Amino acid sequence: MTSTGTPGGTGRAATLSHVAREAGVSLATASRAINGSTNRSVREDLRQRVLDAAERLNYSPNANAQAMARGRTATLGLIVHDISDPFFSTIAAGVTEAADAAGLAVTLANTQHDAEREVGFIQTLQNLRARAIILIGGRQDDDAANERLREALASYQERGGAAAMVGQPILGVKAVHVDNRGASAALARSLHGLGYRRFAVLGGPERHLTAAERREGFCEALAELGCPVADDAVIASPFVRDGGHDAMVELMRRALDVEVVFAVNDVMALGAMTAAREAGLDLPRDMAFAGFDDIYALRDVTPTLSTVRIDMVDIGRQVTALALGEEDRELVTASGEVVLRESTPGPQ
Amino acid sequence: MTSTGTPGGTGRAATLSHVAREAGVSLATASRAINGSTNRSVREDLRQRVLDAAERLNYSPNANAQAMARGRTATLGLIVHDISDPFFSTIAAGVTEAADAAGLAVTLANTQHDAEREVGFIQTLQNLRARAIILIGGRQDDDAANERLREALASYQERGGAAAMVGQPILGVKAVHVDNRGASAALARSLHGLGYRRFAVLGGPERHLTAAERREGFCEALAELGCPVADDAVIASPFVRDGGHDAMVELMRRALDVEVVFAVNDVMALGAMTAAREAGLDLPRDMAFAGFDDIYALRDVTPTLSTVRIDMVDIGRQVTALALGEEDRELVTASGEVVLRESTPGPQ
DNA sequence: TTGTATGCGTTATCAA
DNA sequence: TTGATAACGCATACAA
Repeated sequence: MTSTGTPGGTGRAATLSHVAREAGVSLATASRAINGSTNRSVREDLRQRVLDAAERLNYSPNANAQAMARGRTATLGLIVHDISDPFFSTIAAGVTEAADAAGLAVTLANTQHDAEREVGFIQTLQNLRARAIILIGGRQDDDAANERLREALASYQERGGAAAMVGQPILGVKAVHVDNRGASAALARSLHGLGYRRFAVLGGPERHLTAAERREGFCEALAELGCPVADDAVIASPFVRDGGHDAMVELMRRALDVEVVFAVNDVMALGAMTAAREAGLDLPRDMAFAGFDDIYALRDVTPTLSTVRIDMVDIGRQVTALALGEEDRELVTASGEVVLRESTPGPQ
Repeated sequence: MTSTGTPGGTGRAATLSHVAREAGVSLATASRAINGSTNRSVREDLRQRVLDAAERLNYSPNANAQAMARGRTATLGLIVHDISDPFFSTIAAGVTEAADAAGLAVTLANTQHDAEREVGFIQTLQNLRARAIILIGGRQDDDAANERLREALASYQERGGAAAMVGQPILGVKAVHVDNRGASAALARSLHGLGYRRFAVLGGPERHLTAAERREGFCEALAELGCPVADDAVIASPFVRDGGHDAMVELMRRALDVEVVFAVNDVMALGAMTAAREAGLDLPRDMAFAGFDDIYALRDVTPTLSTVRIDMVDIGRQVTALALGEEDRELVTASGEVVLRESTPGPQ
């Protein structure tokens, strides 16, 4: 049997028209047979003929054409600060899992911590007519930048796009917000309960909202316990591993009397521990450490790091559910669980 | 001034036709003005009128429509086994960086180590008419699975798609292949040079080609040095952190006389070190360890881990260059550099 | 340089 | 249940 509608063998893909011709049915019927989405309104034998023809011609539906005709895509946009950071890549795993279950392809945008690129990527995803956009990562206290983001997201949503984020709910979109303040306070109380009294905080960037929430939650709880953290025991630095390392170097330079260091995220804590070791400290004997997030890597460091555990994969799933409207809340608060490990054995 | 062609305010996006009407030019002129790609064949004042109109109407070009009309997309497909694994997420960072530079959006597919899903994602990316597909991750020695993959990729390439991969060049696409064998051999010689004589290998899955290359390169080099690794000192296990952990448990159960353990990747080595510690060993005194990849996390473990350093970000860039045809080689070999750290201080 | 008209591959509306 | 046919939004060959 010779294929009537086969396109030339040199790279031209078979279209639905070719399939229809090959199967001896109309374009409409072929479309219905292959899609069958709403109502199965095509006779079984015809459907089979179409499916066979499609198989023979190695037909691949053109998603762009479908997007045009249907008026919507099956694309989900995911914007992260740094995909190589375990915090983001773990959440991304949750997002891809949920997106997959929903039949959506994930378009990944890596901003490299550049807020302006976030806006640019929203534009790109708007152009792609992504069905939803998910934004991961704490916001900065920067009104101008936030306003631009807000506008971009508003414009996107006005055109029918859905959006959700992980972070502070200040951009006019649904959000999964980690209870940074409460969990950090709980961590502070736990450490205080262990007997620690002299604290330092590697507090991240001044204007980084997540860093601020963790810093403040921690310090306020200690203040309430009558054990305030001295101002010069709070060191600002970037929210990344090297930031933690460098902040620890600065802390040691100040030669304060400190028992335990809280870094506002795990990668910073790990960098800080390394800095402490480089300075000759013996951990956890000479200095206790705690972090936040509970990234996988913590399982294999020594001493194992006390931290606040958040379920990043699940946060990824949840923010996807929000974005896809499978969950109608506007704000989901993710709680953190204090996990005490070897790095905080209690004061010697 | 009232906008002539403005669509209703309720979510309907402005199209190029609206922009053209608003600017008082034809659709074609508007298209040329906004695109200006090939030849700048539109009068400056008109161009400005169009751009202003687009701005006013908050015009967002429909990438799907452009894809239809142009016959190509600006999408790059990226398929990884597990985006939350630092090896993959770091390479992904390189890919997104390069894709960004090339003006391409990255569609991320996370297979969760399921080979069948790789084939499925290739189909999806084919449907999306992705301009190129990048496949990251070592292959299995599984002819049936590889054949299905090969077919899927061949079909994709016949239709004009480009493809490249990181891993063994056995799928008929361009590849960046790490010199696992050579680098592992070099590592073996370095360790031997330190004086180690009693080796064990946490060798990953039997049929995992990358694992096999590293395992064999390591063992063969030692054999050549007259210091063969005993068969029962090579433990098979999954290529992930827990695999390394469990393999180490098994190794210790066998109670062999071992000085140094080579795990075929870093996350396995980290899991193995934790297992050794759980068993009460003091590292590196009681046991030396070495891994492969040099993931970022190694900087902050104790003892710091000896390994083979590969530049994963650059590998991501390179495989993207291959996929986009910016590099016309079929095969790029990425070399690894032996890095000796505290975990291999030499026999006591 | 500008405009007209056609086609890209689907879906969906409307008749039959 | 099936088949014509009109969108969908844009790029471009061709004509002016």
